[in-house]
Amino acid sequence: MSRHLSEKKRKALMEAAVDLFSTQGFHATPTQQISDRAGVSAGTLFRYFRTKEELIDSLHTSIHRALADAVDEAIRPETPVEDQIKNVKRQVLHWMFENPKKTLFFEQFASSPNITKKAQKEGFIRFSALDELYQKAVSRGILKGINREVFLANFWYPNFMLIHLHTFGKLQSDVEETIEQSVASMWCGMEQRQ
Amino acid sequence: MSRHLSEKKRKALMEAAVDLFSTQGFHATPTQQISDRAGVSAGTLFRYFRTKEELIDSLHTSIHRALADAVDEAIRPETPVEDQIKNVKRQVLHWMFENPKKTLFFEQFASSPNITKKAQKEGFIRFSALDELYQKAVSRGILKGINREVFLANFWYPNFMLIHLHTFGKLQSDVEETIEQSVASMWCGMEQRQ
DNA sequence: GCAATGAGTGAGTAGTTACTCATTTAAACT
DNA sequence: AGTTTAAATGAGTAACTACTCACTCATTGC
Repeated sequence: MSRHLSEKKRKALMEAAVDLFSTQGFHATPTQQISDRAGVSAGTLFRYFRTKEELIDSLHTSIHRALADAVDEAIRPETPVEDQIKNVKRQVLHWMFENPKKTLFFEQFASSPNITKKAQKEGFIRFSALDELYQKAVSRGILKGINREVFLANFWYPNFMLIHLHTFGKLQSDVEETIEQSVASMWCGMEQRQ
Repeated sequence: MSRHLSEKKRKALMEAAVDLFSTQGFHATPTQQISDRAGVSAGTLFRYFRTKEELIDSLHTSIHRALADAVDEAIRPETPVEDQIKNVKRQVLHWMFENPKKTLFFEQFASSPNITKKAQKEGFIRFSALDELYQKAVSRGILKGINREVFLANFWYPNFMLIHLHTFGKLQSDVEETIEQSVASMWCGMEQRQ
C-alpha cells in the first residue's frame, strides 16, 4: 500500500506541468520549475512520477481521455450522422476553448516527434467513436469523396490554430461565433456539394 | 570581407539541421550532431551561425520565404478569386509534399512557444498575398460568413496533419488525390453553400 | 618560396539538467 | 507518549549542452 501519496499533490504537479509545458515547451521546462510551481520540493516530483517522461505520458493520456469523453458525450445515435459529426466537432471545440493549455500541450505533443514511445503509440488523434461515425457517414453516401485522412485533418487541425490565436488574443469574433463558423465550414467542406 | 565562408557548408549545415530537427525536435538535437552530419567540426557551426537560435531563425526565414514564393507564384490576377485561392492551396500542398521535412520543422515551430523572438515576430503564418486574396474574396461576397482566422485555420493547418501522415506512410490515397481532396473540401467549406 | 590571411578544428569550460539518497518531518497506530 | 511507517526534503551527482579559443592548415598574393 504505497498509496499514501496524495492525489491532491499529483493533480497540482500535473497542472503545473501543463501550464509550463504549454507556454515553454517540454524541453525548455525543468522539473525544478514544475515542482516549484506545484509547491513541493524537487525530489517530491519523482515520488509521483518515476521520470519526467512518465509525467508527460500521464498528462497526455489524461488529456486524451478527456477529449475522448467529450467526443463520446456528443454522440447521439438517434440523430442523423451529419448532425452527429457537426455536434462532435462543436463539443470538441468547446472543450478546447475551455482548456486551451491542455490543448496547446496536446498539439505540441502531436507535432513534436519522438517524445515518448508509449504515448506515440496511443495514436495522437485516434478516437474510435469518431472513426465509427466516419464509417457510418461513408456507408450512407455522405463524405464519399473524402478519405479518412483528409477528414481527420479537417476535423482536428484547424482547431489548434484557433486555440493558438485565442490564447494570444488574436481572435476577432467571440468564441461562440468562431466555433459555429468552424463547424459549419468543416461540414460543408466535407459534404462535397451533394 | 569576412564572407569567405563557403555557401556550400552553410547549406550543408542548414540541411542537416532541418533533417534532425524535423525528426527529433529542436531541443533534443545537440549542435554537435548537426555539425557531425554536415561533415564539419563542432566549432565550425558557430562560425556560420552565432548561436543555435540564430541557426533556427535562419532556417525559419528561409522556409517562410520559400512558402511565400510558392504562394506568390500561384496567384494569377486575371482568374476568378476562388480559383486563385484553390490554386494557392494546391501549390502550397505541392510544396509541402515535396519538402516534408521543412514542413514538419515549420509546424513544430508554429506550435512550440517561445523559441525565438525574431521569428515569432515574423508571424508564423502571415503571407500578405494570401491576405489580399482573402480580402478580395470577402469584398466580392464570397467567404462572407467566414472571418480571417477560421479561413486561415482551414487553409493552413490540415496540411500539417497530411504531411505528418504522409511522412509516416499512413496515407491511403496517393499524394495527388489527397491534394485534390484537400483543396476541394477546403474551398467548398469556405464557400458556405451559396 | 614566403608571408599573411582567415577558415577549420576539437579539447576544454561554464552552466544546466534529470534524478538520487541520506536525512527530516509528520502522521498513524498501540 | 513512544514507536513505526512512509512521505517530503533539498543538497549533491553524473551526464550533457551550447559555446569558446588557442591552435593548425589551406589558400592567396607577391
